[in-house]
Amino acid sequence: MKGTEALTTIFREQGLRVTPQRQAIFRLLEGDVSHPTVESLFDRARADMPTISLKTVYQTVHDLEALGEVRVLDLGTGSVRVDPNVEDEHHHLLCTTCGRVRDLPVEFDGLIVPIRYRRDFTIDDVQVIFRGHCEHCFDRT
Amino acid sequence: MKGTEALTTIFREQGLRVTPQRQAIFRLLEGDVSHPTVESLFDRARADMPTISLKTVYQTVHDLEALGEVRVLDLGTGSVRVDPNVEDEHHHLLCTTCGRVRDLPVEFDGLIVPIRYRRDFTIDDVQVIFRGHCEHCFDRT
DNA sequence: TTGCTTGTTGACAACTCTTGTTGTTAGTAT
DNA sequence: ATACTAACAACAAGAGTTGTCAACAAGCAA
Repeated sequence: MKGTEALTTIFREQGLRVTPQRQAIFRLLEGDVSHPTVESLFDRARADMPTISLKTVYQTVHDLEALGEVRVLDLGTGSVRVDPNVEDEHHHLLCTTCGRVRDLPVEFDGLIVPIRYRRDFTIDDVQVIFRGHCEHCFDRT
Repeated sequence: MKGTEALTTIFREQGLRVTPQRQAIFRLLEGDVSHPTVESLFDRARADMPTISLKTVYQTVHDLEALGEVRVLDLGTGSVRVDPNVEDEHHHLLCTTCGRVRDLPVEFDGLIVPIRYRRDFTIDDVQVIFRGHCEHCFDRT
């Protein structure tokens, strides 16, 4: 995801307005590697801006997604997660106990679908989710 | 997934009762490769059994899952899908237009996480979702 | 077969996450 | 500064799934 200033320019170019609410969300997401849910973004945004609504956070996240600045992930945890890292291709490691998500660089070249299975299917995207337990949750199981 | 008779035995062994509703669901799932949603199972079950409730279908699916007889998939389509194929390891090809899901045999050996990323993480499961468009939906785009 | 015990059912409400609606506020270009 | 209109907050509603509970029936024993 680009920086707050760059996003401001991009939003204006697209005819989208840059409001304090949106800037707050830009700032929260910048450099965030925790893959936050919309709800948790909302909670953090509310600390500074008590009247911000959940809907606004969803809206802004979707706008960022439409601009390709974030990726919205559904890892099967019940709620959607925001991943501001769109620069590096990566997969995800999900702790099924605490819900923490970690990025996983793509270092393997095995994800190729044999041509006979692709013959009548156009593949746009691959999502790989590793599920397990992180150090913290493994200890206390 | 095992056959209806075998499931009847297994359920009884577990102290679970085998009702006409459950047997109907066993029969619907046997050999089904369409990865149906619970809702669609419900609709089909209702054809023969008009009073069956959605809750009963969910319940039975979860019981089957607990016994390892089906897998419950969340492919990000909004609703959960039931996969009775637990015998062969496979990934999934999802058409993001019509929602059809196809099994994909695992023929590649690339899904190994480098040890430095596994050091403090225990991996239980890998889910790979290929998204794209099936023949039918590609033509009409 | 009969009756008892207990898991299951079906109807309904509640829940979580996300999106639609609406009048009002405020960002942006001129 | 002004007008245009997107975005806002508040609220309600939608979809999918799960909880509650009284009535029921499967399974077991005699």
